[in-house]
Amino acid sequence: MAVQPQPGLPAAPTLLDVAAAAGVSQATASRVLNGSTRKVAVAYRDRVLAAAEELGYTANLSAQATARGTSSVIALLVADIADPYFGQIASGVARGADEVGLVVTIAITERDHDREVRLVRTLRGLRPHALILAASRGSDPAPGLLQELEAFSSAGGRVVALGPGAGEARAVTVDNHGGAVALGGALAGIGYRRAVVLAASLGVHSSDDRVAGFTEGFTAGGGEVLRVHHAGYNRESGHRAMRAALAFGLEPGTLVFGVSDMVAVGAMAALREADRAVGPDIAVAGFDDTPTGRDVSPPLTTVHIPLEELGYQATRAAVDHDWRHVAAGLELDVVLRASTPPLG
Amino acid sequence: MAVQPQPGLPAAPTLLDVAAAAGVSQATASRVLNGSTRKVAVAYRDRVLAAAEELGYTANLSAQATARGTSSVIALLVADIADPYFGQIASGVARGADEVGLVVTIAITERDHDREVRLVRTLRGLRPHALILAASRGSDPAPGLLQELEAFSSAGGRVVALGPGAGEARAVTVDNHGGAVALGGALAGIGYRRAVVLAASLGVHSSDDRVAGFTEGFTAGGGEVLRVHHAGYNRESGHRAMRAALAFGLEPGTLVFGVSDMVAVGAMAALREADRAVGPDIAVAGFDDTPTGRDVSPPLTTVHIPLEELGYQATRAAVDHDWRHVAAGLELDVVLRASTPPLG
DNA sequence: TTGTAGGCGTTATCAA
DNA sequence: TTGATAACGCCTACAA
Repeated sequence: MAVQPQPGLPAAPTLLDVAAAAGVSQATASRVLNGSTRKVAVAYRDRVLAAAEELGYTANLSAQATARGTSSVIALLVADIADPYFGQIASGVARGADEVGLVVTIAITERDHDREVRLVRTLRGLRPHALILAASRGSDPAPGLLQELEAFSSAGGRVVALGPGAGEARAVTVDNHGGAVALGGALAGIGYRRAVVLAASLGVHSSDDRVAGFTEGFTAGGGEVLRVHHAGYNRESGHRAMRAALAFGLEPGTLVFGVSDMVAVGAMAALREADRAVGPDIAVAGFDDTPTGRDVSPPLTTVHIPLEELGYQATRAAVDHDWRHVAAGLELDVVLRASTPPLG
Repeated sequence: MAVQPQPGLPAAPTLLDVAAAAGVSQATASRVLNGSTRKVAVAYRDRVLAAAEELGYTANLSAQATARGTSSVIALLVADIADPYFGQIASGVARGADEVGLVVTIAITERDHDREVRLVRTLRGLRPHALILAASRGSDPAPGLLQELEAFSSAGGRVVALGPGAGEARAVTVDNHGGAVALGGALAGIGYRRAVVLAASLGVHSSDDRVAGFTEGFTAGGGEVLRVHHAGYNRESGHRAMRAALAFGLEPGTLVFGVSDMVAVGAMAALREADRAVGPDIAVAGFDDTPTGRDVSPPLTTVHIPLEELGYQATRAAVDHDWRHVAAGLELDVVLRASTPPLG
């Protein structure tokens, strides 16, 4: 379905309109309103400003973009904007963009690879300053996607990937492995000895890193990982994986580590349905530190990720000319809460 | 801080490039790649398509927009994209936009009125098809904002407001009053007789409607609203308002109605801190049906709003030529959960 | 059916 | 400092 253009409506005032109203040339008007270094007589300047104000003039960014050959948009690709995880990232991206006078155009991949390729194609049409990919949680990109990104970056566009970036991309990463090591160590430190892990699919880098890190930290502290169940990254996956884990039988005092807070929350729901008390009976820990984790009860032990900051750093990576990956401000912290009470 | 244009990089292939590569005129290339009704010989058509594919050509949307006088973007203004309430709306907007081949540009007001005006000004520059305002929850708009909107709509742009819209705006609304009446009635029906209301600021329409509706339904069912505390719409406000309410003393069996789930969740936290059991002692109900409400414990009684659908309807309102407000699909449902157990 | 040419709103070069 | 004027990439009568 196509969109109908508005027929017969008065158009927005153009630069020529304000120039005429101010009695100056278009070039002069351009200089005072948009041009960089001001070199216009004060008298003219004021007249132009007044005329613009009067007419409610706003520069046509599309025209500016074609004339300048460079646009003022940053394109952001996320899997699901309703998910607070991506919401916080988007929030940081928007803040960073606003700081440099850029506008954020967003697209939702719904975790569909074909769709993602199609969207990148569309967004390329905007000739954005940069393309920020927060679409996956670090699984390997589709092949078609790489072509699009290559085309984009070889035409002067910048690609920023959240997570391990491929090829030309600047990558803003988070130390999933390290955070998980710390979490595993902390939980072993308060007495846990047996753990079950609920992970996303194999091959999703961030999940793999978290599983490996947790295992490392937990076993180093004297614990043992009994099993790893693979399902997905969301609440429903956690619920499903937890049911599978319960089918094996779970001794009291066992720890369940979900690779994301949503997975952990889903696991908690499944535990309640099975009449297992979260905390005293079965302990649960997550990863991400989503707001929800704070409000479930018992409150969820997790690893804090500064997601908003992550998004902000992504736009820095997008606009800074000389950029180097910063780890500062992106440190992860273990947050121990009541879902993992210290064990005797 | 300004953004540096990329120096000396190869530019993206232009329509002229593919025309040359295909050995046809620019016009022909335009017709097969972008023009509406196809009237191009198959042989030429294929050659153009092949050339475009070969070069990785994507139409420059900015240039298209200036040439056509109409852009392919929809602008969305939200208060806070990290808030799942707005996240879900944005999700629906994105879905609707995608259906009609439009792209969504988003801006965050942070609930700051001056900022909001500034952002509308910037977004106007994109000459978007429509401007969707989901920034407030229906408080009265700033005066400067109305001017901007007026300028935009009189230049042929469409304004869509979520909540009561002012002036030219098409409004997509939700029956806050009716939903709250139903909630109040249902809770009175299961035995509650005394209630305290935690509201946003006076003058915020949606909050006022919910308070009025709840009071109506609750008293009609034989209940009584003891007090209304005004604070805000988020978790922290709910926490604060709840503390204030507790200071008055609260008898067991009292119901607390927060005008949003977040307010209710904040209230639950404050109650726990005061060692009051949520449910058996003090009952809590919210409004919105945020995912979080399902995962707190006890699960939160609330009124379900189809937020994603709301966003979708907003883009329908934005693009449909002949549009009438639809209430279908936007019905609110009372969801009774364990935070309000039936009373004796 | 195809190509030529003028125009969309801005910017930027170059005389004046 | 100001103002013509040629781009920018694309669309679209109009003519061939």
